[in-house]
Amino acid sequence: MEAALINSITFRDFKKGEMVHHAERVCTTSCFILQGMLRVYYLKDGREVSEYFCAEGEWTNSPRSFTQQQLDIYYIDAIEDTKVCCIQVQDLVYLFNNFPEMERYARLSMGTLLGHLLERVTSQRFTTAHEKYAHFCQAYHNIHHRIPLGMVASYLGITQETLSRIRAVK
Amino acid sequence: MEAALINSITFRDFKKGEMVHHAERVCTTSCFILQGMLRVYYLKDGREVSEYFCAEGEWTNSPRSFTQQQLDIYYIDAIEDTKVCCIQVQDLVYLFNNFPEMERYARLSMGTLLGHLLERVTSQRFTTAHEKYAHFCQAYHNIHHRIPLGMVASYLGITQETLSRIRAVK
DNA sequence: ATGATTTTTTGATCTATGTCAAAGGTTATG
DNA sequence: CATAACCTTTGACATAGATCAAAAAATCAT
Repeated sequence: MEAALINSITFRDFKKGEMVHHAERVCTTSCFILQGMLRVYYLKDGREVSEYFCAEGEWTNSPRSFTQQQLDIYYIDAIEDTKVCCIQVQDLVYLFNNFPEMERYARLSMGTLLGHLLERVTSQRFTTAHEKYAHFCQAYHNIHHRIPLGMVASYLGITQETLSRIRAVK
Repeated sequence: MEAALINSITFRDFKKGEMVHHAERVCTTSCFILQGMLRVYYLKDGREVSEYFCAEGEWTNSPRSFTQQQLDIYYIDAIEDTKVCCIQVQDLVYLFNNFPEMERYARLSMGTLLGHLLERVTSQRFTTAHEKYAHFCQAYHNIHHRIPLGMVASYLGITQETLSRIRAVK
C-alpha cells in the first residue's frame, strides 16, 4: 500500500494570494498542507465569505465537489505562501477499492470533522459577536493570529467594523 | 451479512414527549425511524435548543457520543409517537469489522451528512431571520409543519416571537 | 525608501431582532 | 366537559450590531 500511496502523491507550491481551486471547475485534487495556510471561501453578492481555514497537517478540498465530483460554490486560495502534497481523486478511489484500511481511515476522520462542524453550528446560534469570536480563537487556537481580520469577520458572519471593536476592548 | 444484521436489530416505540437519549449517559444505540419524529437538542441556560430533527428513514443518535463512546451535550426525545428499529454500537462495530461494504456505506452517508451540515453553516451567516426560516422550510420541506414553532425558533437561533411575526407576514 | 494599495480603526446613525409582558388559542387530562 | 397546561400571537420598548463615511496604520511594489 505504501508504494501505491507514494506514487499517487505530487508536490506543489502556492504563493500568497494564489488560487488553489476555482468554483467553476470540479475539484479533483485534495491537498495536504505541509507548510502555510489555505482558505475555503465562496462569493455572496460579490463579497468573499470565508468558510474555513486549513493549516499544516490538514487535508483541503472543496468537500462536496471532491467527493461527489460535481460543481460547488467554493473557491480555495492561499493566504500565505504554502507547500502541499496532492492526491488526485481517481488515485484515492483506487486506494479505497484496494485497501479497506483506507476506507476506515476516511470514515473515522470524517466523524471527527462532523463533530467539529456540529460544534460550530452550535456556536453560531444564541451567541453574541463576542462569544463567536472567543469560540473562533479557541477552535483555531494557535493559528487565528495568522488570518486577516476581514476574513475572520466573514467567517464569523459579522462585519469587519464590529470585529475590530471587539478586539479593541478585549 | 443479512442474517448478522437482522439479529442485531430490535424494535422500539416511543410516546410523544418520551426521552430517547439522556445526555448523562453515553449513547450506545442508533435508531432508524420507521414512523414519527425525533429531536436532538441540548440545554443552554436551562432552555432547550433544538440541534436538528429526524423523520422517517433517518438514523438518529448523539453523534459524537455514539461514535466516540463518550459523554456529549445532546438529549434526544420524541416529538411525535415514534416507531424505530435500533442497533447497538457493539453490533455495529462487529458489522464494520466483518463486512467491509458496511464501512463504505457509513463513509458515503457521512459524506452526505457533512454536505448538509456545511450548507447549514453557510445559511446561518449573513442571513436575516426571514432568510433563515426560508432555508429551514426548504431543508425540511415536507416535515417542517410537523415541528412546533418554539422548537423551530431555537433551531434557527431566533426567538419564538420573531418567528411568529415572520410567519404572520408571509 | 516612497508613494500606492490594502487593511484596520474610529465615529455617527439606523434597524432588525431581542426582551418583557400579557392575551388568545389549542391540546391534554381527570 | 371543564380546567389546567402548554403553545402562539401581539404590543411596547431596548439594544447589539449593521451601514456609511473617513481617518489612520500596515503592507506592497517600483
